Amino acid sequence: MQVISWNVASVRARMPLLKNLLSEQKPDIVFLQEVKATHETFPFREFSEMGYFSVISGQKSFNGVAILSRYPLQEVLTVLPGTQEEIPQARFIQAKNQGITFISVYVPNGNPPEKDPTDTSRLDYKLKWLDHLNAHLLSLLNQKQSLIIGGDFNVIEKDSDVYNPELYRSNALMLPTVRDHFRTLTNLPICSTIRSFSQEKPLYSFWDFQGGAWYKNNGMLLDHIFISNDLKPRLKNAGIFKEMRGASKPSDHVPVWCLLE
DNA sequence: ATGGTCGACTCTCGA
Repeated sequence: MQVISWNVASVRARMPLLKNLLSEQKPDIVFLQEVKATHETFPFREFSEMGYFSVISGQKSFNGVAILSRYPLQEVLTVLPGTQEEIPQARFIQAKNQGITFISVYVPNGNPPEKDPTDTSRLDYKLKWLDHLNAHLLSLLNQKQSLIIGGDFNVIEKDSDVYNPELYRSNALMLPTVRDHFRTLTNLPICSTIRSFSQEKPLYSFWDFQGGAWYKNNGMLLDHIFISNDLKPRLKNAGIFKEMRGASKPSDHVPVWCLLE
């Protein structure tokens, strides 16, 4: 079973590359983030014609996550438990197939708006959102659920995950409080698939559209696929499709993938 | 060409 996770930065803009990816890799499960589409505008039919069921948590213009699957999905959950009362931001979707719970997440970025660098409301929301995610994952794991979660976690976990850590010390991708929240997640009984297998050095999954970041290799590792420890014996390989950052009309993120037998 | 993003959507915002 191959699982891919990709922040596509608009599913409609990325359809040519997505179609290539699906036909070349034939993944079983695909987690998408930043689809920037609603049920009205999401390309359900194109994916269906390629053999995929789609479930989405959609939002106009921003955010939006989805799961594509070769097999029917059950027990779909489109809101992260605990965040129902927030201004709705489509950042979480969960569904089950064959005894495995699949989750696609787009963690809030957390940086303040350019207009008001003192505004911490987005950072507060990010920390609260991560608290809810950690609680939800802990609950699933306590119930002995097999789990595969992928997405854009918007956290630079280690200094070696960014081309120049000193530039990002006060950035919401790297603040100590944010790293603490992410450490709570990585300390769960789960395993990082790409860290276990990828030979890339440095291992990045994101290069900004701005400032020639790709050309200069000014990258970051923001995207991950984690599996619950009970699935570790089945994990055979994992990596990133780095070359897709150099394709025409790329996303600023590349797909990350793992292979389970 | 001496700079340099992109996408969605109303034009400015978010990343």
